[in-house]
Amino acid sequence: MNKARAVDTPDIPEASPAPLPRLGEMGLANFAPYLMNRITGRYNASLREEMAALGLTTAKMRALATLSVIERPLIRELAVYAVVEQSTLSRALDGLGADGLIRREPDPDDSRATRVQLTEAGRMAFESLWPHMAHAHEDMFRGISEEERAAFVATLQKVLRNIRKHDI
Amino acid sequence: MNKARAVDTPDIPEASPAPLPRLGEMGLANFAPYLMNRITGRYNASLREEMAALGLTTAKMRALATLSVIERPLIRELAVYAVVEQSTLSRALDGLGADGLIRREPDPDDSRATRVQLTEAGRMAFESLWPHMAHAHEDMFRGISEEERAAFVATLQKVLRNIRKHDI
DNA sequence: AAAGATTGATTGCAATTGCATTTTTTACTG
DNA sequence: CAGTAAAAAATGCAATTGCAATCAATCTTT
Repeated sequence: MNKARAVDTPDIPEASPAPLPRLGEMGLANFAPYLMNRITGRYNASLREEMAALGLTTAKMRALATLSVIERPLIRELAVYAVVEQSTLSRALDGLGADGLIRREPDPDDSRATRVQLTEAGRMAFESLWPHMAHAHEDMFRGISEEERAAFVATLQKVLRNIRKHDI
Repeated sequence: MNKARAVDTPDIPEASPAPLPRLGEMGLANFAPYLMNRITGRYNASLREEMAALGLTTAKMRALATLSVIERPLIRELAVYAVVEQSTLSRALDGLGADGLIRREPDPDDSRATRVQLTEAGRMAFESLWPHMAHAHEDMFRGISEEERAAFVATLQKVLRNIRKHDI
């Protein structure tokens, strides 16, 4: 009856905070975080086969991809860019190092810190992965105009700026 | 040398497949899958605290959220909507069932299949989670116009249609 | 310049996850 | 309609993951 009352008699409508929309009203298909989770889920799944062939986990793959673009980052920076927990990344780097795909180097200026670098073998491993990533990317935007893509990416960048915790 | 040849002498340029852009050229910040991973990573992380308070894992949370919108799906359908592996979902449902948040019911028409339903307690659990999800959602689009949001979601929907495997 | 606070990275441990397999039931095919 | 294939869900098991604690080095503050 509490419930019925709450629904039937909005006693203080003007004092109530912003009326929270309900998920059911807007629908899953209009909820951006849901859509992004679905999309990235499938994107990542589509790469899993190639990753498995190279003996890579998601964390290792992301580290490789990031290292192919960012030069000699600190491990903590790499963790942010690659969207991987630091402890997870630490172990991923162990594996990549054992396979000779990356190299850890002490930072010259801060002896707590470690920088990471792709080896030649690591670069080659990523090169063999990249076509599949590019292909999955192509698939995503099939039939979507260049303008729409650009606008979409621009919004993604704004959103990331809105919610990121680190300013990298 | 095979490699060198391929690079140096594009014998059949008109037959060569689309020249693959390099990740380094376009930059991480313009690669949509990367941006989406960063964003969903932070979105999910921002909910982890509330989830932990309710004793939920990501899989359980997604199942709850989906069940709040989709009525009595089959487990296999729920797995697609919630973007969770079936085996993972099966165990997540075990946990949710033990906590009395969901109920499994045999499908009347197919005795292999099981349908899942939110209990009243399950609905309340989701209700207590939803404000945080809505808030994280608000944060994402802070300062972004209604038109831009709408266009963004429309593109997300197109992308999902492009890459989804199931037609759910 | 010493003590405490902070930062970078690793590690112990438990828990979540994913793959492959199994079990049960339904669908298909000759 | 018998027999095989396929689908739905659950389970065994190994591996990835995340949290918390740890170790080491630097920064801060008085």
